[in-house]
Amino acid sequence: MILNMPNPLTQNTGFLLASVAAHASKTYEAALAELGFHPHHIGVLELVAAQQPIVQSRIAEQLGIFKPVIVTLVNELEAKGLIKRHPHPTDKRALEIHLLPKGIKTLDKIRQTSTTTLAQFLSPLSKTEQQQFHASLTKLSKA
Amino acid sequence: MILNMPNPLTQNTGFLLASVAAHASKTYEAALAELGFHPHHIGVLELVAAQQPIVQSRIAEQLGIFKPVIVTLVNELEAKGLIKRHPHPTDKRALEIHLLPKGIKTLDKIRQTSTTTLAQFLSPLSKTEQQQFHASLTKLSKA
DNA sequence: TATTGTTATACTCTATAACTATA
DNA sequence: TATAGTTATAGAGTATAACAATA
Repeated sequence: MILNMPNPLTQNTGFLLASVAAHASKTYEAALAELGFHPHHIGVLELVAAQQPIVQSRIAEQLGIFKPVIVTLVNELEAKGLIKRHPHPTDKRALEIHLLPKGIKTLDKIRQTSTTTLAQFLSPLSKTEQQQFHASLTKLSKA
Repeated sequence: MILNMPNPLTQNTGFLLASVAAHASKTYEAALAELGFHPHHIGVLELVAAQQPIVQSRIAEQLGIFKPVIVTLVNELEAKGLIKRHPHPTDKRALEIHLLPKGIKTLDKIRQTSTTTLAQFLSPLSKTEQQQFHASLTKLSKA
């Protein structure tokens, strides 16, 4: 998976981290693509599931994705019958996003796929190593 | 550093891995940018240092970067006086890339910066944890 | 016919601007 | 004046095509 790079570089922790993460992302994206989704879709779906009803602007804010992208993502998810736009009860500018039953079911399937893909990816590590790896990532993410 | 995502997602190892790697890359790129370089430049410099003289096509192959990009990168590195194109002794189509003294000096400085940046990034982990983290990444990269 | 370096072109992603209708 | 959603536009990064010189 790693390119034919000069040895000092391939042994660098930063380079390894980037390589491993890139490969993990690619694997995850490939698994999602088979279900017809892009990682962005999952971000939106998870956020709607956690905070519904939620207006589009909040989605853009919390995912760090730009508003025009959200419009497209919501269009696509709505076209698939997973979510639905509703007029906001008090603010006539805003649209509330609701998760539909089919969206709940789909999200469940996506989560199963994610879990399976991740387990496979981490399988070279023992259970203990996986826990240590997760703990280290958590520490690094909080720095 | 992590966005305000639904909790189940932020605790996912894959999501953590992507977040941590993205942050590490950003930090590294910022440090490089202060020296006036892009990560691609370093890839080329390291490769030239390890295998000089080397023709451009080999660089493209080994870095997994497309030829037109290599042309630009080599132009820039040559303009800075770090490397130099020479005619290939036998193949009149090809150009050999040589590392100049200034390139050696610059590469040394870049490596120091990388080392410092990485050490800082890994500082939330103990020496033992850093070794385990590196070992886990190595195992995952070989899968 | 294939390959080297190069230029030109296309495509995707990401980011910004601008518009309308509200607030 | 500011904000929500949308459409349109611009830019960076990446990938492909095509070309002249040479193998």
